[in-house]
Amino acid sequence: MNAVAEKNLSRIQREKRGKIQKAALEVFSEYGLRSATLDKIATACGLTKPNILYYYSSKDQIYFEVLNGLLDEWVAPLHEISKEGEPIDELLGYMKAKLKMSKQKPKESKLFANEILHGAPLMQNILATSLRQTLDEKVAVIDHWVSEGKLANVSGYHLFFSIWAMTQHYADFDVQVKAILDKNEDELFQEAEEYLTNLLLRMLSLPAEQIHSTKRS
Amino acid sequence: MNAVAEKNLSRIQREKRGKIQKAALEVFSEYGLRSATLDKIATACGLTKPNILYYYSSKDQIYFEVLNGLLDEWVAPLHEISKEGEPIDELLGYMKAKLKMSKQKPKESKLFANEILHGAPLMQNILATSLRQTLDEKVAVIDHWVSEGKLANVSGYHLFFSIWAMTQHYADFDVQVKAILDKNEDELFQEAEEYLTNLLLRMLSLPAEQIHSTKRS
DNA sequence: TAAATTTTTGACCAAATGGACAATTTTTCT
DNA sequence: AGAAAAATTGTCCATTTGGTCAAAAATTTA
Repeated sequence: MNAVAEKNLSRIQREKRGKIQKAALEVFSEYGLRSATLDKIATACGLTKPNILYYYSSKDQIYFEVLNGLLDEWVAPLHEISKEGEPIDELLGYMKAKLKMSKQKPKESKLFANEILHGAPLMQNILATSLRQTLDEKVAVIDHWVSEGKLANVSGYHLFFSIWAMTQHYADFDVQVKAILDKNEDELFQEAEEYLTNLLLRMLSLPAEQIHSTKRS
Repeated sequence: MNAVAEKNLSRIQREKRGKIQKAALEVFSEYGLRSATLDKIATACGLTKPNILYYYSSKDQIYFEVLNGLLDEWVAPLHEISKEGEPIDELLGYMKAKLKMSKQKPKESKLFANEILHGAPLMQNILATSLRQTLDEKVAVIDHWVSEGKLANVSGYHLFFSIWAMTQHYADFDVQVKAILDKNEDELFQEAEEYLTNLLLRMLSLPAEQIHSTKRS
């Protein structure tokens, strides 16, 4: 409904809506839906409150649009995992893509985290259908790799949970991380990538002698 | 300041304050500081709004007390890690303690997560001093174990980050986890424990010649 | 350029909410 | 029991805030 409608927008419409969404992301990710005010968003994008409401019918709608606009981007790296690729490389690549997002888009990450933390009232449906379906497919790929003896026997679901948790941690809980480590961001994410690479390698590699096993029930 | 003052409270004071804090935890963890209202807390504990304000001077103060009351409990498992113990057992035990808290105290976990997610305005100081100091000590222990050849060479800090992330994920993002997996909670946490045990064993074990007490499941 | 359309804004409103307070009730103390 | 202290509540208030609206300004169209 939006991708289509967006084509019909004037230059001004596109510009202003873009400004508003950008400012809204800032404000919502810092304050959450409820504590964010239209005035804060207005200030952040240099428009007046009624002007914002000329473009979006309500605060909730802005929030919804921002969240929705992020969703695809957020799930995208998952689609990149290729059945044809080298299993460990594919999964390392996925981890790195997610870690990169944490570094480059912490606000987006926090917005999602906050939404899910509070019960995902606007996304529960999508989580339980779209995301779940995509993940089921990728877990099937992992199961296949495992059964072919190309990967250590791990639960695909929990593997994804742990990759999400560990990579997003550096964005969502950056305050805590930075309170404990004084590193600058480049150093920090460099370390994190090395650590997580090592972790996944150890987690996913088969023991040397077990290179062709399919033993389990 | 509180442990002392609490001794002087009457029975009624203790009862009511307890009720209020319990209700406040419910409400704050679900809604966050700002969206939580005194009326919601009042309803949740069966008191009137002015009555609540007779016991606590403001909404912010209730929030502060609840958060503070949780802090010690939250850091406690860290103190249990003993330099004298078997390294891998100690760390597995820590992970299990944290996972248990996620299962049994998801509201508390979410309250913390929300606070840190939004910049930890009330805890930044404690994070950067108390928590950091405790963690520094435990990381020193890990470094020591590593140097003695009792543990694979990992970054203690990132190890703790990842244990926090992975265990708390099951509480903080339970909506997402449950949207993807239909398991009941017991099953889910059982699986998670097995998965994380395996992960840590692989992550922390030395390549081949080590002798450690692997008490799985 | 003049009319039509779109965009912008100041002023305003109603609901929600944190909190104050005096009056009343309940509990404790002598 | 009666006084004093503690606890409870109904009522009220000020501020915040999402949203409205009519008028004005800017832009587009003919």
